[in-house]
Amino acid sequence: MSKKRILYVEDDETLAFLTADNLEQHFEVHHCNNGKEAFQLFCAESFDLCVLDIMLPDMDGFEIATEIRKRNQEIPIIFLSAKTMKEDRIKGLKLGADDYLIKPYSIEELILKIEIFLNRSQKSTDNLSQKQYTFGSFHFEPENYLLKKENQNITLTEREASLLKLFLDNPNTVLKREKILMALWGSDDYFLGRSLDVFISRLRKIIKEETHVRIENIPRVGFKLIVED
Amino acid sequence: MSKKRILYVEDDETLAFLTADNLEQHFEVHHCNNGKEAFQLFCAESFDLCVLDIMLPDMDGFEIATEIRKRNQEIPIIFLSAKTMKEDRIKGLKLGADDYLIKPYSIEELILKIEIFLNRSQKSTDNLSQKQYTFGSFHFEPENYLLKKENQNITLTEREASLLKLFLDNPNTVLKREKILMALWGSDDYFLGRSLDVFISRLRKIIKEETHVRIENIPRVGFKLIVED
DNA sequence: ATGATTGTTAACGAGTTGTTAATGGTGTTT
DNA sequence: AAACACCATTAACAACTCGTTAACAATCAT
Repeated sequence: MSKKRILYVEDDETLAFLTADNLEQHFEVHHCNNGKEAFQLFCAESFDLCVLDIMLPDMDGFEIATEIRKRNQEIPIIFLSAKTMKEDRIKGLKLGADDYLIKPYSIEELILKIEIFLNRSQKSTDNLSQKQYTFGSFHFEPENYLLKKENQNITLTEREASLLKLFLDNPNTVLKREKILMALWGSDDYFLGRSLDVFISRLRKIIKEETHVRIENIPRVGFKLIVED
Repeated sequence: MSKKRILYVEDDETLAFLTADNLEQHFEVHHCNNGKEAFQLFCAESFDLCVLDIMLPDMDGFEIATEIRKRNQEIPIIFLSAKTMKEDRIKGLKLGADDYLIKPYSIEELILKIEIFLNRSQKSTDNLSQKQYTFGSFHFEPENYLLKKENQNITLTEREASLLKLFLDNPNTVLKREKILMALWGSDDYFLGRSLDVFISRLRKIIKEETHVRIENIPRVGFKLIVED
Protein backbone atom coordinates (compact mmCIF):
# COMPACT_ATOMS: atom_id res chain seq x y z
CA MET A 1 0.00 0.00 0.00
CA SER A 2 1.30 3.43 -0.92
CA LYS A 3 2.10 5.97 1.74
CA LYS A 4 -0.77 8.04 3.05
CA ARG A 5 -0.69 11.76 2.29
CA ILE A 6 -0.52 14.09 5.29
CA LEU A 7 -1.04 17.85 5.19
CA TYR A 8 1.12 19.34 7.92
CA VAL A 9 0.88 23.03 8.85
CA GLU A 10 3.40 24.54 11.25
CA ASP A 11 5.13 27.93 11.18
CA ASP A 12 8.02 27.17 13.52
CA GLU A 13 10.58 26.11 10.94
CA THR A 14 12.83 24.22 13.31
CA LEU A 15 10.03 22.17 14.82
CA ALA A 16 8.50 21.63 11.41
CA PHE A 17 11.73 20.30 10.01
CA LEU A 18 12.17 17.83 12.84
CA THR A 19 8.58 16.66 12.80
CA ALA A 20 8.29 16.38 9.04
CA ASP A 21 11.52 14.46 8.91
CA ASN A 22 10.19 11.90 11.36
CA LEU A 23 6.77 11.64 9.83
CA GLU A 24 8.26 11.03 6.42
CA GLN A 25 9.44 7.62 7.48
CA HIS A 26 5.78 6.62 7.67
CA PHE A 27 3.80 8.99 5.48
CA GLU A 28 4.03 11.27 2.50
CA VAL A 29 4.22 14.65 4.24
CA HIS A 30 3.32 17.97 2.66
CA HIS A 31 4.37 20.87 4.83
CA CYS A 32 3.12 24.48 4.78
CA ASN A 33 4.18 27.27 7.09
CA ASN A 34 1.09 29.41 6.80
CA GLY A 35 -2.64 28.94 6.75
CA LYS A 36 -3.50 30.47 3.38
CA GLU A 37 -1.06 28.32 1.52
CA ALA A 38 -2.20 25.26 3.46
CA PHE A 39 -5.81 25.81 2.57
CA GLN A 40 -4.99 26.34 -1.08
CA LEU A 41 -2.98 23.15 -1.11
CA PHE A 42 -5.85 21.32 0.56
CA CYS A 43 -8.20 22.48 -2.17
CA ALA A 44 -5.80 21.69 -4.99
CA GLU A 45 -4.70 18.22 -3.95
CA SER A 46 -6.14 15.44 -1.88
CA PHE A 47 -4.93 14.24 1.48
CA ASP A 48 -5.71 11.47 3.90
CA LEU A 49 -5.23 13.43 7.13
CA CYS A 50 -4.39 16.96 8.37
CA VAL A 51 -2.09 17.97 11.21
CA LEU A 52 -2.61 21.64 12.07
CA ASP A 53 -0.79 23.96 14.41
CA ILE A 54 -3.18 26.42 16.08
CA MET A 55 -1.02 29.54 16.22
CA LEU A 56 -0.16 30.69 12.74
CA PRO A 57 0.66 34.13 11.31
CA ASP A 58 -2.31 34.68 9.01
CA MET A 59 -5.12 32.14 9.21
CA ASP A 60 -5.05 30.16 12.46
CA GLY A 61 -5.55 26.41 12.78
CA PHE A 62 -9.15 26.77 13.87
CA GLU A 63 -10.00 28.75 10.76
CA ILE A 64 -8.27 26.25 8.50
CA ALA A 65 -10.18 23.44 10.16
CA THR A 66 -13.45 25.29 9.74
CA GLU A 67 -12.83 25.78 6.03
CA ILE A 68 -11.68 22.22 5.57
CA ARG A 69 -14.78 20.88 7.31
CA LYS A 70 -17.01 22.90 5.02
CA ARG A 71 -15.59 20.93 2.14
CA ASN A 72 -14.86 17.58 3.71
CA GLN A 73 -16.46 16.07 6.81
CA GLU A 74 -14.52 12.85 6.62
CA ILE A 75 -10.86 13.73 6.69
CA PRO A 76 -9.30 13.35 10.15
CA ILE A 77 -7.85 16.53 11.64
CA ILE A 78 -5.34 16.61 14.49
CA PHE A 79 -4.47 19.90 16.22
CA LEU A 80 -1.10 20.73 17.70
CA SER A 81 -0.80 23.52 20.19
CA ALA A 82 1.09 25.03 23.07
CA LYS A 83 -2.19 26.03 24.61
CA THR A 84 -3.09 23.75 27.43
CA MET A 85 -6.39 25.41 28.06
CA LYS A 86 -9.37 23.17 28.24
CA GLU A 87 -11.50 25.68 26.34
CA ASP A 88 -9.17 25.52 23.38
CA ARG A 89 -9.15 21.77 23.28
CA ILE A 90 -12.92 21.72 23.41
CA LYS A 91 -13.21 24.42 20.78
CA GLY A 92 -11.00 22.36 18.51
CA LEU A 93 -13.00 19.20 19.00
CA LYS A 94 -16.27 21.03 18.43
CA LEU A 95 -14.99 22.42 15.15
CA GLY A 96 -14.75 18.84 14.00
CA ALA A 97 -11.19 18.02 14.86
CA ASP A 98 -10.47 14.47 15.90
CA ASP A 99 -7.69 15.00 18.39
CA TYR A 100 -5.55 17.59 20.05
CA LEU A 101 -1.91 17.18 21.02
CA ILE A 102 -0.23 19.52 23.47
CA LYS A 103 3.25 20.80 22.68
CA PRO A 104 5.77 19.57 23.43
CA TYR A 105 4.34 16.35 22.05
CA SER A 106 6.26 13.17 21.46
CA ILE A 107 6.78 12.28 17.84
CA GLU A 108 6.01 8.67 18.59
CA GLU A 109 2.65 9.60 20.05
CA LEU A 110 1.83 11.79 17.07
CA ILE A 111 2.64 8.97 14.69
CA LEU A 112 0.48 6.53 16.65
CA LYS A 113 -2.44 8.96 16.69
CA ILE A 114 -2.14 9.55 12.97
CA GLU A 115 -2.15 5.83 12.35
CA ILE A 116 -5.21 5.32 14.54
CA PHE A 117 -7.24 7.83 12.57
CA LEU A 118 -5.99 6.63 9.22
CA ASN A 119 -6.97 3.07 10.10
CA ARG A 120 -10.39 4.05 11.36
CA SER A 121 -11.26 6.10 8.31
CA GLN A 122 -9.83 3.46 6.02
CA LYS A 123 -11.98 0.72 7.49
CA SER A 124 -15.23 2.55 7.04
CA THR A 125 -14.60 2.76 3.32
CA ASP A 126 -12.76 -0.54 3.06
CA ASN A 127 -15.56 -2.77 4.28
CA LEU A 128 -17.92 -1.46 1.67
CA SER A 129 -15.78 -2.78 -1.14
CA GLN A 130 -16.30 -6.48 -0.59
CA LYS A 131 -14.74 -8.02 -3.62
CA GLN A 132 -16.98 -9.56 -6.17
CA TYR A 133 -16.86 -10.44 -9.81
CA THR A 134 -19.46 -10.82 -12.49
CA PHE A 135 -18.75 -12.77 -15.66
CA GLY A 136 -21.16 -14.31 -18.08
CA SER A 137 -24.23 -15.24 -16.07
CA PHE A 138 -22.12 -15.88 -12.98
CA HIS A 139 -21.55 -13.83 -9.89
CA PHE A 140 -18.57 -14.76 -7.75
CA GLU A 141 -17.75 -13.80 -4.14
CA PRO A 142 -14.26 -15.12 -3.48
CA GLU A 143 -14.33 -14.33 0.26
CA ASN A 144 -17.38 -16.52 0.64
CA TYR A 145 -16.28 -19.21 -1.80
CA LEU A 146 -19.63 -18.61 -3.41
CA LEU A 147 -20.41 -18.84 -7.09
CA LYS A 148 -23.96 -17.85 -8.02
CA LYS A 149 -25.57 -18.69 -11.31
CA GLU A 150 -29.09 -17.42 -11.70
CA ASN A 151 -30.84 -19.04 -8.75
CA GLN A 152 -28.22 -21.71 -8.19
CA ASN A 153 -25.57 -21.37 -5.50
CA ILE A 154 -22.36 -23.34 -5.77
CA THR A 155 -19.91 -23.42 -2.89
CA LEU A 156 -16.43 -23.80 -4.29
CA THR A 157 -13.54 -25.41 -2.48
CA GLU A 158 -10.59 -23.36 -1.31
CA ARG A 159 -8.41 -24.13 -4.32
CA GLU A 160 -11.19 -23.84 -6.87
CA ALA A 161 -12.03 -20.42 -5.50
CA SER A 162 -8.50 -19.11 -5.50
CA LEU A 163 -7.83 -20.39 -8.98
CA LEU A 164 -11.00 -18.78 -10.29
CA LYS A 165 -10.11 -15.53 -8.55
CA LEU A 166 -6.68 -15.56 -10.11
CA PHE A 167 -8.22 -15.93 -13.56
CA LEU A 168 -10.78 -13.21 -12.96
CA ASP A 169 -8.07 -10.84 -11.79
CA ASN A 170 -6.29 -11.48 -15.08
CA PRO A 171 -8.92 -12.05 -17.72
CA ASN A 172 -7.89 -12.51 -21.35
CA THR A 173 -4.32 -12.81 -20.20
CA VAL A 174 -2.00 -15.76 -20.45
CA LEU A 175 -1.08 -17.05 -17.01
CA LYS A 176 2.00 -19.22 -17.09
CA ARG A 177 1.77 -22.57 -15.40
CA GLU A 178 4.67 -21.71 -13.19
CA LYS A 179 3.08 -18.43 -12.16
CA ILE A 180 -0.20 -20.07 -11.21
CA LEU A 181 1.57 -22.77 -9.27
CA MET A 182 3.66 -20.29 -7.35
CA ALA A 183 0.64 -18.11 -6.65
CA LEU A 184 -1.59 -20.91 -5.37
CA TRP A 185 0.71 -23.63 -4.12
CA GLY A 186 3.90 -21.69 -3.47
CA SER A 187 5.96 -24.21 -5.38
CA ASP A 188 6.21 -25.82 -8.73
CA ASP A 189 6.77 -29.46 -9.59
CA TYR A 190 5.42 -32.08 -11.95
CA PHE A 191 2.70 -33.43 -9.64
CA LEU A 192 1.40 -30.02 -8.62
CA GLY A 193 1.24 -29.26 -12.32
CA ARG A 194 -1.02 -32.28 -12.80
CA SER A 195 -3.10 -31.13 -9.87
CA LEU A 196 -3.53 -27.78 -11.58
CA ASP A 197 -4.76 -29.60 -14.68
CA VAL A 198 -7.36 -31.34 -12.58
CA PHE A 199 -8.63 -28.05 -11.19
CA ILE A 200 -8.71 -26.49 -14.64
CA SER A 201 -10.83 -29.39 -15.74
CA ARG A 202 -13.19 -28.91 -12.79
CA LEU A 203 -13.60 -25.19 -13.47
CA ARG A 204 -14.29 -25.91 -17.11
CA LYS A 205 -17.00 -28.33 -16.14
CA ILE A 206 -18.63 -25.68 -13.95
CA ILE A 207 -18.62 -23.00 -16.66
CA LYS A 208 -19.19 -25.27 -19.62
CA GLU A 209 -22.66 -23.96 -20.56
CA GLU A 210 -21.37 -20.38 -20.77
CA THR A 211 -20.82 -19.56 -24.41
CA HIS A 212 -18.75 -16.43 -23.84
CA VAL A 213 -16.46 -17.68 -21.09
CA ARG A 214 -13.88 -20.41 -21.41
CA ILE A 215 -10.42 -21.44 -20.31
CA GLU A 216 -7.96 -21.93 -23.13
CA ASN A 217 -4.70 -23.79 -22.98
CA ILE A 218 -1.52 -22.41 -24.49
CA PRO A 219 0.56 -25.57 -24.86
CA ARG A 220 3.80 -25.62 -22.84
CA VAL A 221 3.02 -22.16 -21.49
CA GLY A 222 -0.15 -21.93 -19.46
CA PHE A 223 -3.81 -20.96 -19.56
CA LYS A 224 -5.95 -18.01 -20.46
CA LEU A 225 -9.46 -17.18 -19.24
CA ILE A 226 -11.36 -15.78 -22.17
CA VAL A 227 -14.29 -13.52 -21.43
CA GLU A 228 -15.94 -12.12 -24.55
CA ASP A 229 -17.72 -8.74 -24.48
CA MET B 1 -31.33 6.49 16.67
CA SER B 2 -31.12 4.70 19.99
CA LYS B 3 -28.44 5.63 22.52
CA LYS B 4 -25.05 4.10 22.04
CA ARG B 5 -23.90 1.63 24.65
CA ILE B 6 -20.76 2.56 26.58
CA LEU B 7 -18.82 0.23 28.86
CA TYR B 8 -17.32 2.38 31.59
CA VAL B 9 -14.82 0.93 34.05
CA GLU B 10 -13.75 3.03 37.06
CA ASP B 11 -13.14 1.97 40.64
CA ASP B 12 -13.37 5.39 42.29
CA GLU B 13 -17.05 5.38 43.20
CA THR B 14 -17.44 9.12 43.61
CA LEU B 15 -15.82 9.95 40.29
CA ALA B 16 -17.69 7.11 38.61
CA PHE B 17 -21.02 8.37 39.88
CA LEU B 18 -20.38 11.89 38.61
CA THR B 19 -19.04 10.78 35.25
CA ALA B 20 -21.70 8.16 34.64
CA ASP B 21 -24.39 10.63 35.54
CA ASN B 22 -23.12 13.07 32.95
CA LEU B 23 -22.52 10.50 30.25
CA GLU B 24 -26.01 9.16 30.66
CA GLN B 25 -27.46 12.27 29.16
CA HIS B 26 -25.87 11.20 25.90
CA PHE B 27 -25.30 7.47 26.06
CA GLU B 28 -26.47 4.26 27.64
CA VAL B 29 -23.75 3.76 30.25
CA HIS B 30 -22.86 0.45 31.86
CA HIS B 31 -20.51 0.92 34.75
CA CYS B 32 -18.22 -1.63 36.41
CA ASN B 33 -15.82 -0.98 39.25
CA ASN B 34 -13.42 -3.81 38.57
CA GLY B 35 -11.71 -5.39 35.61
CA LYS B 36 -12.95 -8.96 35.86
CA GLU B 37 -16.56 -7.98 35.95
CA ALA B 38 -16.00 -5.52 33.10
CA PHE B 39 -14.48 -8.16 30.88
CA GLN B 40 -17.27 -10.61 31.62
CA LEU B 41 -19.82 -7.96 30.79
CA PHE B 42 -17.97 -7.18 27.58
CA CYS B 43 -18.15 -10.83 26.56
CA ALA B 44 -21.79 -11.25 27.50
CA GLU B 45 -23.24 -8.14 25.94
CA SER B 46 -22.26 -5.85 23.16
CA PHE B 47 -21.11 -2.27 23.34
CA ASP B 48 -20.24 0.54 20.98
CA LEU B 49 -17.29 1.96 22.90
CA CYS B 50 -15.21 1.34 26.04
CA VAL B 51 -13.92 3.89 28.55
CA LEU B 52 -11.33 2.28 30.81
CA ASP B 53 -9.55 3.54 33.87
CA ILE B 54 -5.98 2.25 34.00
CA MET B 55 -5.54 1.71 37.74
CA LEU B 56 -7.95 -0.94 38.94
CA PRO B 57 -7.83 -3.40 41.84
CA ASP B 58 -7.62 -6.72 39.98
CA MET B 59 -7.17 -6.56 36.20
CA ASP B 60 -5.82 -3.21 35.07
CA GLY B 61 -7.08 -1.19 32.12
CA PHE B 62 -4.24 -2.31 29.88
CA GLU B 63 -5.07 -5.96 30.49
CA ILE B 64 -8.75 -5.40 29.81
CA ALA B 65 -7.89 -3.63 26.57
CA THR B 66 -5.61 -6.48 25.52
CA GLU B 67 -8.33 -9.07 26.05
CA ILE B 68 -10.94 -6.91 24.36
CA ARG B 69 -8.71 -6.40 21.34
CA LYS B 70 -8.23 -10.16 20.99
CA ARG B 71 -11.95 -10.48 20.50
CA ASN B 72 -12.81 -7.25 18.77
CA GLN B 73 -10.48 -5.05 16.73
CA GLU B 74 -13.11 -2.51 15.89
CA ILE B 75 -14.55 -1.16 19.11
CA PRO B 76 -13.06 2.19 20.14
CA ILE B 77 -11.27 2.24 23.49
CA ILE B 78 -10.52 5.38 25.50
CA PHE B 79 -8.22 5.22 28.51
CA LEU B 80 -8.56 7.41 31.56
CA SER B 81 -5.65 7.81 33.91
CA ALA B 82 -3.93 9.94 36.47
CA LYS B 83 -0.64 8.92 34.94
CA THR B 84 0.78 11.68 32.85
CA MET B 85 3.73 9.69 31.69
CA LYS B 86 4.37 9.64 28.00
CA GLU B 87 5.33 5.96 28.15
CA ASP B 88 1.93 5.04 29.50
CA ARG B 89 0.10 6.98 26.86
CA ILE B 90 2.16 5.31 24.17
CA LYS B 91 1.70 1.88 25.73
CA GLY B 92 -2.04 2.43 25.69
CA LEU B 93 -2.11 3.53 22.09
CA LYS B 94 0.05 0.61 21.02
CA LEU B 95 -2.31 -1.84 22.70
CA GLY B 96 -4.90 -0.61 20.30
CA ALA B 97 -6.55 2.12 22.33
CA ASP B 98 -7.84 5.10 20.41
CA ASP B 99 -7.29 7.85 22.91
CA TYR B 100 -6.00 8.64 26.36
CA LEU B 101 -7.43 11.26 28.71
CA ILE B 102 -5.47 12.52 31.69
CA LYS B 103 -7.31 12.94 34.99
CA PRO B 104 -8.68 15.32 35.96
CA TYR B 105 -10.40 15.40 32.59
CA SER B 106 -13.27 17.59 31.65
CA ILE B 107 -16.56 15.78 31.19
CA GLU B 108 -17.30 17.87 28.16
CA GLU B 109 -14.06 16.82 26.53
CA LEU B 110 -14.71 13.18 27.31
CA ILE B 111 -18.14 13.40 25.75
CA LEU B 112 -16.74 15.06 22.64
CA LYS B 113 -14.06 12.41 22.30
CA ILE B 114 -16.58 9.63 22.70
CA GLU B 115 -18.75 11.18 20.02
CA ILE B 116 -15.82 11.53 17.64
CA PHE B 117 -14.99 7.84 17.88
CA LEU B 118 -18.60 6.74 17.73
CA ASN B 119 -19.08 8.73 14.54
CA ARG B 120 -15.91 7.44 12.96
CA SER B 121 -16.77 3.82 13.62
CA GLN B 122 -20.51 4.19 13.20
CA LYS B 123 -20.74 2.31 9.96
CA SER B 124 -18.96 -0.76 11.13
CA THR B 125 -20.44 -1.12 14.62
CA ASP B 126 -23.92 0.21 14.09
CA ASN B 127 -25.62 -3.11 13.76
CA LEU B 128 -23.52 -4.87 16.37
CA SER B 129 -25.35 -3.31 19.27
CA GLN B 130 -28.56 -4.71 17.99
CA LYS B 131 -30.26 -6.59 20.77
CA GLN B 132 -32.46 -9.07 19.02
CA TYR B 133 -32.57 -11.10 15.87
CA THR B 134 -35.22 -12.89 13.91
CA PHE B 135 -34.34 -15.68 11.54
CA GLY B 136 -36.51 -18.42 10.16
CA SER B 137 -39.17 -19.07 12.76
CA PHE B 138 -36.76 -18.14 15.56
CA HIS B 139 -36.42 -15.04 17.65
CA PHE B 140 -33.14 -14.63 19.51
CA GLU B 141 -32.26 -12.35 22.44
CA PRO B 142 -28.51 -12.68 22.93
CA GLU B 143 -28.46 -10.75 26.20
CA ASN B 144 -30.78 -13.30 27.77
CA TYR B 145 -29.36 -16.35 26.00
CA LEU B 146 -32.93 -16.85 24.96
CA LEU B 147 -34.01 -18.47 21.74
CA LYS B 148 -37.74 -18.49 21.08
CA LYS B 149 -39.43 -20.71 18.53
CA GLU B 150 -43.14 -20.27 18.24
CA ASN B 151 -44.28 -21.00 21.79
CA GLN B 152 -41.14 -22.84 22.77
CA ASN B 153 -38.36 -21.18 24.76
CA ILE B 154 -34.83 -22.54 24.64
CA THR B 155 -32.19 -21.18 26.99
CA LEU B 156 -28.81 -21.37 25.35
CA THR B 157 -25.54 -21.54 27.22
CA GLU B 158 -23.14 -18.62 27.11
CA ARG B 159 -20.99 -20.06 24.35
CA GLU B 160 -23.90 -21.25 22.27
CA ALA B 161 -25.39 -17.79 22.48
CA SER B 162 -22.24 -15.92 21.53
CA LEU B 163 -21.54 -18.25 18.64
CA LEU B 164 -25.08 -17.85 17.34
CA LYS B 165 -24.82 -14.08 17.73
CA LEU B 166 -21.56 -14.04 15.79
CA PHE B 167 -23.22 -15.95 12.96
CA LEU B 168 -26.27 -13.72 12.94
CA ASP B 169 -24.07 -10.64 12.79
CA ASN B 170 -22.44 -12.14 9.70
CA PRO B 171 -25.04 -14.13 7.82
CA ASN B 172 -24.17 -15.69 4.47
CA THR B 173 -20.53 -14.91 5.10
CA VAL B 174 -17.68 -17.30 5.62
CA LEU B 175 -16.29 -16.96 9.14
CA LYS B 176 -12.84 -18.44 9.33
CA ARG B 177 -12.19 -20.89 12.14
CA GLU B 178 -9.41 -18.75 13.45
CA LYS B 179 -11.59 -15.64 13.48
CA ILE B 180 -14.37 -17.37 15.38
CA LEU B 181 -11.91 -18.74 17.90
CA MET B 182 -10.30 -15.37 18.48
CA ALA B 183 -13.67 -13.66 18.80
CA LEU B 184 -15.12 -16.14 21.27
CA TRP B 185 -12.19 -17.68 23.08
CA GLY B 186 -9.46 -15.11 22.54
CA SER B 187 -7.04 -17.77 21.36
CA ASP B 188 -6.68 -20.47 18.79
CA ASP B 189 -5.43 -24.02 19.25
CA TYR B 190 -6.37 -27.53 18.22
CA PHE B 191 -8.57 -28.34 21.21
CA LEU B 192 -10.49 -25.09 21.10
CA GLY B 193 -11.05 -25.87 17.45
CA ARG B 194 -12.63 -29.20 18.43
CA SER B 195 -14.70 -27.40 21.03
CA LEU B 196 -15.96 -25.12 18.29
CA ASP B 197 -16.98 -28.18 16.28
CA VAL B 198 -18.99 -29.42 19.24
CA PHE B 199 -20.85 -26.12 19.50
CA ILE B 200 -21.50 -26.05 15.77
CA SER B 201 -23.00 -29.48 16.12
CA ARG B 202 -25.25 -28.32 18.99
CA LEU B 203 -26.46 -25.27 17.08
CA ARG B 204 -27.21 -27.44 14.07
CA LYS B 205 -29.28 -29.77 16.21
CA ILE B 206 -31.25 -26.80 17.52
CA ILE B 207 -32.00 -25.36 14.07
CA LYS B 208 -32.30 -28.62 12.21
CA GLU B 209 -36.00 -28.39 11.42
CA GLU B 210 -35.57 -24.99 9.80
CA THR B 211 -35.46 -25.52 6.07
CA HIS B 212 -34.08 -22.10 5.18
CA VAL B 213 -31.40 -21.79 7.82
CA ARG B 214 -28.33 -23.95 8.07
CA ILE B 215 -24.66 -23.88 8.94
CA GLU B 216 -22.38 -24.93 6.12
CA ASN B 217 -18.78 -25.99 6.47
CA ILE B 218 -16.03 -24.89 4.11
CA PRO B 219 -13.38 -27.51 4.78
CA ARG B 220 -10.10 -26.16 6.14
CA VAL B 221 -11.53 -22.65 6.18
CA GLY B 222 -14.53 -22.17 8.42
CA PHE B 223 -18.31 -22.01 8.55
CA LYS B 224 -21.08 -20.04 6.95
CA LEU B 225 -24.57 -19.44 8.31
CA ILE B 226 -26.90 -19.57 5.37
CA VAL B 227 -30.21 -17.77 5.73
CA GLU B 228 -32.41 -18.01 2.67
CA ASP B 229 -35.36 -15.68 2.28
C1' DA C 1 5.33 -41.30 -35.87
C1' DT C 2 6.66 -40.73 -31.31
C1' DG C 3 7.49 -38.66 -27.02
C1' DA C 4 5.78 -34.89 -24.27
C1' DT C 5 1.97 -32.34 -22.69
C1' DT C 6 -2.79 -31.80 -21.53
C1' DG C 7 -7.83 -33.44 -20.58
C1' DT C 8 -10.67 -36.18 -17.92
C1' DT C 9 -12.34 -39.41 -14.69
C1' DA C 10 -11.70 -42.34 -10.90
C1' DA C 11 -9.60 -43.88 -6.64
C1' DC C 12 -7.01 -43.02 -2.58
C1' DG C 13 -5.73 -41.48 1.86
C1' DA C 14 -4.53 -37.86 5.11
C1' DG C 15 -6.53 -34.69 7.51
C1' DT C 16 -10.79 -32.49 8.90
C1' DT C 17 -15.29 -32.48 10.65
C1' DG C 18 -19.67 -34.52 12.92
C1' DT C 19 -21.42 -36.52 16.83
C1' DT C 20 -21.95 -38.56 21.22
C1' DA C 21 -20.14 -39.66 25.49
C1' DA C 22 -16.91 -39.07 29.32
C1' DT C 23 -14.40 -35.86 32.21
C1' DG C 24 -13.50 -32.27 35.23
C1' DG C 25 -14.22 -27.84 37.11
C1' DT C 26 -17.35 -24.53 39.35
C1' DG C 27 -20.97 -23.08 41.81
C1' DT C 28 -25.27 -24.35 44.35
C1' DT C 29 -28.28 -26.97 47.23
C1' DT C 30 -29.15 -29.95 50.90
C1' DA D 1 -19.31 -31.20 53.61
C1' DA D 2 -21.42 -34.19 50.47
C1' DA D 3 -24.41 -34.50 46.66
C1' DC D 4 -26.08 -32.37 42.80
C1' DA D 5 -26.49 -29.62 38.61
C1' DC D 6 -24.50 -27.34 34.89
C1' DC D 7 -21.43 -26.51 31.25
C1' DA D 8 -17.10 -26.19 28.67
C1' DT D 9 -13.64 -29.15 27.37
C1' DT D 10 -11.54 -33.42 26.00
C1' DA D 11 -11.81 -38.02 24.19
C1' DA D 12 -13.15 -41.42 21.04
C1' DC D 13 -14.74 -42.95 16.96
C1' DA D 14 -17.40 -42.50 12.72
C1' DA D 15 -18.06 -40.14 8.44
C1' DC D 16 -16.70 -37.22 5.11
C1' DT D 17 -14.06 -34.07 2.04
C1' DC D 18 -10.58 -32.32 -0.76
C1' DG D 19 -6.33 -32.29 -2.92
C1' DT D 20 -3.47 -35.42 -4.79
C1' DT D 21 -2.09 -39.23 -7.54
C1' DA D 22 -3.01 -42.68 -10.97
C1' DA D 23 -4.52 -44.26 -15.24
C1' DC D 24 -5.69 -43.71 -19.71
C1' DA D 25 -7.19 -40.92 -23.69
C1' DA D 26 -6.57 -36.93 -26.60
C1' DT D 27 -3.74 -33.45 -28.43
C1' DC D 28 0.47 -31.20 -29.63
C1' DA D 29 5.39 -30.59 -31.28
C1' DT D 30 8.99 -31.98 -34.04
